[in-house]
Amino acid sequence: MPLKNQSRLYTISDLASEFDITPRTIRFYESEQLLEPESRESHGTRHYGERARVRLKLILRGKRLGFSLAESKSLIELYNADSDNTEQLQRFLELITQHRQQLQRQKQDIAVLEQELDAAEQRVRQAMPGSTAN
Amino acid sequence: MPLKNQSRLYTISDLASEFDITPRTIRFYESEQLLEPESRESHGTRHYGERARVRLKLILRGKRLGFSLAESKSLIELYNADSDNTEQLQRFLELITQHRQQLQRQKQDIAVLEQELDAAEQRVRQAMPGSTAN
DNA sequence: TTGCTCCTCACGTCACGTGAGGTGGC
DNA sequence: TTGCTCCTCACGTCACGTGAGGTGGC
Repeated sequence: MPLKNQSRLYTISDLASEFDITPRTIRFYESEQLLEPESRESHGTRHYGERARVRLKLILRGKRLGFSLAESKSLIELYNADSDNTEQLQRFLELITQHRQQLQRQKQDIAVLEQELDAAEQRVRQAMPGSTAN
Repeated sequence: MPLKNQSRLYTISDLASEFDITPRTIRFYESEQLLEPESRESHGTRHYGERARVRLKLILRGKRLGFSLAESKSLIELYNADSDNTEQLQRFLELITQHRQQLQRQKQDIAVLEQELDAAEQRVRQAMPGSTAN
């Protein structure tokens, strides 16, 4: 049976390939105080634990949700701080609503573009000499 | 009855406010060869026509769909080229297929994001003190 | 020794934001 | 004259990309 607190360590490229980003991205997040290695080897090689891995996951999810790194940082700090700061949570809800509207617009854009692509393809096929209509 | 080719002119801030961007953004697109004013006043004030307005609309839609400005530019040029060049048309068809696949992936991404937003909102609402579970 | 991964600068890039300093028409 | 919008530089910002030059362990 696997232990619950196995807590294995990851190299920077372990995490990079797991989340499909570059090591540079992880180092950048570190320089922006969003992330820290559990420990360093003699020469400086970074070793990350489960805690850092989860933070990275949260950062990347924030990115997908359209948050800036600064926003993600304070959101994560909100998670970790067992604050009962209602004001902050309200702001979070507003941000979520905003980003949901963004997604709504994106879906409309995609629908429109797909129709245009259909029409364009038809036009092109008809314009093609020797075309047998697909 | 409104004329079909009314073709009114817009100032830079007309377009900016219509599409909720800044004049600086429009000037930047011009410097990147994506857009051009129909005419200039003596002092340099830009006047845009319907053609420029449509191009701006396409650029912004491309942005929302995740295209770079360079990509949007060549897409628009492809749309406008009424080339009877079979080779070009073939390339066009290939590009359409590519972008259709991209859109497919994007739609999946959006579906996932919406679920994450739902989950995030629920988590926050539950974390809110005095919450009545809405 | 070769090949691989790791490291730290540090400049480059993309898509604008943001003043600074100035002109033109109601 | 004041207020408004327009203009052109040009440096700043955000989130990294991309070498340059070097170290460390199998």
